[in-house]
Amino acid sequence: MDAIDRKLIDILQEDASLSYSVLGTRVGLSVSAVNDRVRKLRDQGIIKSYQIAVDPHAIGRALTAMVWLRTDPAKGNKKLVKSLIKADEVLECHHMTGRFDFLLKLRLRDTAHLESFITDTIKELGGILEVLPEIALSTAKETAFVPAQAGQD
Amino acid sequence: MDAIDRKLIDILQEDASLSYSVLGTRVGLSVSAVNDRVRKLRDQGIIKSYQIAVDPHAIGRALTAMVWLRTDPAKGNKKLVKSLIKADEVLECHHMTGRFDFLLKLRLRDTAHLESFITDTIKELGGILEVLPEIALSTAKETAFVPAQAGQD
DNA sequence: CCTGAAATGACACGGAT
DNA sequence: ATCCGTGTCATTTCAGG
Repeated sequence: MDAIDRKLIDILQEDASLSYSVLGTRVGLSVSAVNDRVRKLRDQGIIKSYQIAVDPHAIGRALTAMVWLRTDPAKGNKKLVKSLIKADEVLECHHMTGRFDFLLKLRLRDTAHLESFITDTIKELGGILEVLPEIALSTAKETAFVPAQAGQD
Repeated sequence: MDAIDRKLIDILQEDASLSYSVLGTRVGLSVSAVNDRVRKLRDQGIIKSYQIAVDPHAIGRALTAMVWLRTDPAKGNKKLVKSLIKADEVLECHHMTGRFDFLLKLRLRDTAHLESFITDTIKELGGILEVLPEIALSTAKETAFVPAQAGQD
């Protein structure tokens, strides 16, 4: 991975619909060279997938919530996590440091959906000692973009 | 937006590199019809952009951290937020309910990077009364996929 | 929404630096 | 080893119906 690869990654993170000819002019390479590099980045797993970014509001998931979980230290968490990440409401599930054990990022229709998810799904799992949900009033930034070039400063 | 649009959205969220002919066979439409629908979804802003998903580890940002901020209620938050979201370390910035005011999701090189970001960037902003950083030990799920079809149940 | 044609892009190969 | 040009095929895109 050299500077050109990193530049390609950054460009594609912003707009993956650009053609190889456009990418080529931006990084100063031919279409074939860009093709070679992008294919290698895919093969190496550095580029994991191609996706679209969807407006959550348009598909009826306007509510973002974070839910903290504290689990029973006497029990293992593997089954719990396995069940949690099956739910499409759960976008992220992180095992965290701090007073709680897990942080869930949820995308939901509304507060009623949040309530039912907590009572019907989370609390049904067992082994959970504490649930602390918090709602996003607004989101100033939400991206997955991580500059590949900034790793070099 | 009908059921076919929702199906297209879900397919493209998983793999946006599929051709219109493949999409067509999956939803039972011709290439042109798929083209028409996808273009409309783009024009309407429902499909916001095309992106690649990058392995954070490969570009030197292996550490995920969540940072809670409590701000001075006497001051406005607009400038603070505006400065925060400029930083490429900040993937997300949510205005939250609960004891804290903001939740930041950060992607960093290592704990040294986290420390410098807190001391040199966050605390320099002013108007911040409390900073509580927490680190992700592991991440069991991290996606942006929100099923468009599930909005219908 | 479909068919069909034209333009564009992707991709593999061979050769050169 | 990477890059470039060419050729071929797939894909996109836009008519017209």
